[in-house]
Amino acid sequence: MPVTLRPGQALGLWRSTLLAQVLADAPDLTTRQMAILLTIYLDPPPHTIRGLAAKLSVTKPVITRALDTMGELKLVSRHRDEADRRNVLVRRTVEGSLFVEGIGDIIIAKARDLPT
Amino acid sequence: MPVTLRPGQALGLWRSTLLAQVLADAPDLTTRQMAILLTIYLDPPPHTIRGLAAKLSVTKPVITRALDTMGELKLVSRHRDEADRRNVLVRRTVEGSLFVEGIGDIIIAKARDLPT
DNA sequence: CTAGCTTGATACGGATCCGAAACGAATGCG
DNA sequence: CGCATTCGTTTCGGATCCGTATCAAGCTAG
Repeated sequence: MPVTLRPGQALGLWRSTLLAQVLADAPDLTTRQMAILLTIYLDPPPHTIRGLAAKLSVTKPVITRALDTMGELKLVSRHRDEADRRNVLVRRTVEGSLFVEGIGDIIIAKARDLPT
Repeated sequence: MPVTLRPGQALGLWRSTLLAQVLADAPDLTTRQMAILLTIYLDPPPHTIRGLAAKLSVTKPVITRALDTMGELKLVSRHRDEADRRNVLVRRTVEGSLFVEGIGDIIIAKARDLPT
């Protein structure tokens, strides 16, 4: 069952959710950082720096720096791949899960309140 | 008719739309800039710097600079209020309308393709 | 063992953004 | 007519982000 949206609804939903992020005291993530975070939490593991960079068509330093930032916020964690110690595996955290769930709740709430 | 989304659908939709923005050659607007732009295009005019700042709970320089950036991109335009020449009125442009419509189209398309 | 490749991290220069504060221009009240 | 107030802009110092280029560590084939 596809979800059908009309233009006004779609944009209103988008703005409401953006607005909730701007108003929140929560850390203000970049568009790219948010895309990276959601990829980590929605796509099946494992996640490597190179894989994420390819998936988002950005350079590796972008991923490294985004993980630095989000790691300090405890939204993700890094671990060496013991099988191939060149790789770094990105893992989810409890805090990150709650953060992502919170975003989902916002979208759902805004969608429910959409004007016809 | 409320739009009902389940958590996975909501986050998937959000990520797909973010991803489309990251991948697009289109100008990469900040979260705040995007919120400002959508407010201008979704809320009824007139829009003043002070009004936008209050609506988004940010400082006035943030609005001024965002309008500088988006003005260069021709997404919005500024005009003196002849009634009270202290005010600056922000107006929509043809290019901005097309840009915003494009975002709406992306959201609608992604919503239609949502997995069940 | 070594030469070559892969992976993620770092250095660098440039650009952008932020909030606080100070600023001119315009208004309106006494 | 002054003078305080309002409005948008600019300035300032500090922080962050970007892409390119470079780096060290680890793997692998010969």
